Amino acid sequence: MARAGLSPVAQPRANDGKPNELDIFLEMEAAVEAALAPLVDDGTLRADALASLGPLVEPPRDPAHGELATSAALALARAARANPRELAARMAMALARDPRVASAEVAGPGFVNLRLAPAAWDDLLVAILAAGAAYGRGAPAGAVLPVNIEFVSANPTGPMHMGHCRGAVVGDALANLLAFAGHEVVREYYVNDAGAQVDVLARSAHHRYREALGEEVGEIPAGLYPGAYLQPVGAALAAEFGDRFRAAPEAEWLPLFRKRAVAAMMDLIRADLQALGIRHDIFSSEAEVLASGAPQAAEAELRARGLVYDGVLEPPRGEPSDDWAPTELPLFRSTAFGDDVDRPIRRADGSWTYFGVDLAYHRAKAARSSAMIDIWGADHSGTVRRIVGAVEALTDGRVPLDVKLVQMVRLFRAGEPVRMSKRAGDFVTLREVVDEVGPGVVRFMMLTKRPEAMLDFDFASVVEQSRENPVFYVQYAHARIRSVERRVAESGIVPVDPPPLARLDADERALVRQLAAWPRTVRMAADAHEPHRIAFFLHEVAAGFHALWNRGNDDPALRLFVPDDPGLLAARLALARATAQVLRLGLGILGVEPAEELR
RNA sequence: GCGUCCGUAGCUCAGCCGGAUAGAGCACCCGCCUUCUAAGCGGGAUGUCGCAGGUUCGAAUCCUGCCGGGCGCGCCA
Repeated sequence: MARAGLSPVAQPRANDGKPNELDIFLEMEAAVEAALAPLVDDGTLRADALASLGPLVEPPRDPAHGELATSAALALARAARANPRELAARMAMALARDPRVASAEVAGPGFVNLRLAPAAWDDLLVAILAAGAAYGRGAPAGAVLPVNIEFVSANPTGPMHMGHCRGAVVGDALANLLAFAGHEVVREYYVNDAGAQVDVLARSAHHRYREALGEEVGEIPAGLYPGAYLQPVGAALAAEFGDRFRAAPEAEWLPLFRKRAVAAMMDLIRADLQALGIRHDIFSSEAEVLASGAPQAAEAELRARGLVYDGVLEPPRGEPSDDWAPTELPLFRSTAFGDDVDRPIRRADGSWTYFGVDLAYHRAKAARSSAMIDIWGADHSGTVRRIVGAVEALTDGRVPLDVKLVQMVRLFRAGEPVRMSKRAGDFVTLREVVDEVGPGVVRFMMLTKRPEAMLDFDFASVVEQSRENPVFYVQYAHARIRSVERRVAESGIVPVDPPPLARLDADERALVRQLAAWPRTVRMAADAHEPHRIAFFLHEVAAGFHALWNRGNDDPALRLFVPDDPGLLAARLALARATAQVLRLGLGILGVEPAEELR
């Protein structure tokens, strides 16, 4: 998969060389594998059985089951033809010799429950603080091509509406997540500036152009975009060209107006994206792909390999239609990749289908990517097979394409469904919502649910209930920590350095263990391409912190800020700082500002 | 009809490359502010994990089939 030597030099990272010692789960997994190594050596266990195992070490749900647990003995018992408990006992003995391990107990049918020495957790906390913003960050993959993530790609026919919002946020957060996990990432936007809808846009702009020239144009004709956002475009065209194209035949102005209107719409869209904190690295033009001859090249390659052939499709299912006639077309053999039927890449008149161009576009992207991710709306689910198949064919499977389908956002306004139709001009723009509730709330809302499930978004209720939005809960935890840091600074007290972490109590150590799961969460979320897991993790960390905080309400001795005990203060401050660090990193991936203060 | 996604507490949802008594928020009940920011915390109550089979030592998680809902099923984009 990696194509060494083809890419720019990878950025060095702060934790270069030793990323794993900050990931206690990876560390303990290595220890588990080491404990199992004798079984591989004596032939009891096949190495591939061990390798095929999923996560070996997990945080147990029940604290009675230790701080870390592994079910490896259960999973491997069959392959090793061993009694799981006996296997677990051998593992436990080996693990107990690890200096970091305080206890390793066999439990239940064959779990091994681990507790680490308090000093091991203390060392980890020190390491977290030393790592700072690098904590949990993946080591760079080295000289490989970037992961390409294409998202938004809204048609350039108007400003962004809420239907685009979810894919935009999920794509951006996923890009942040992958970058944090150590990948080079390219954010790309595919501008559909070649289809019939941009001709409609050009005609709509021409209408506004005549309007700007003072012509009495009346109602916007059906079939044109009625949105007022085209008025400035018409005015700009009038200012630039005067009445030169007012009565000219369409052929004289259409390409020009199309180009100007698309450029104006992309400016609108870029501004909308910026309001959400989103910036793409590359904007690729469908028209340019078309003009470049890339589709012809892709067709030639696929024909040579027998994956494009001339054939006649079955008539469409259902109602017999008048305009259908059996025609021989160049077809991509998508049925070889699990599709229902083969798909035409050109029409009867020889022009390219959307798929024909998209295929060529993905071929070009694949040449500069180690992996590709497309974020699409769920209404495009029917086209996933063909494009995944095409990419597999064109890259011989070397460049994986993951098409993530983002389900619809159903918009409500005070319980009433809001219709969204560009044609009718009545849609809720992204900007309206962002301006009212803020980008952080919008982003967090979009990330607190799996993208493949539908999301109901009640405009009014989000505005009203924003105080109860989970984003505030996380930001509040961060703000509280900042507040204590300010207080310490103002007090002039110098916390003991190094902090005597041994003084942390059991409840405080529970939070350390939560923070220890951060690198694992990043790894797993990145591997699964699921940024929402970060949002849920942050909520858990915030909950852990708030619980500690409130102990101080009942008992002042349990407060973070204990001015008469600089040692204890230092230890608690260290924990709080590490917590704030993790919250900042997580919020950074989600693209949400970590509040310094919340009043 | 076919494909795809969803179906877990009253509501909104986590958990899903199998693991030890199923979790959170909201709503409901009971407590906690002469305040390290109560936008918080503690406690209580709430579930045939859509249904039925199967695989397994073990299934909310994997497989099959149903049921219910969303989206899609053109040489559109």
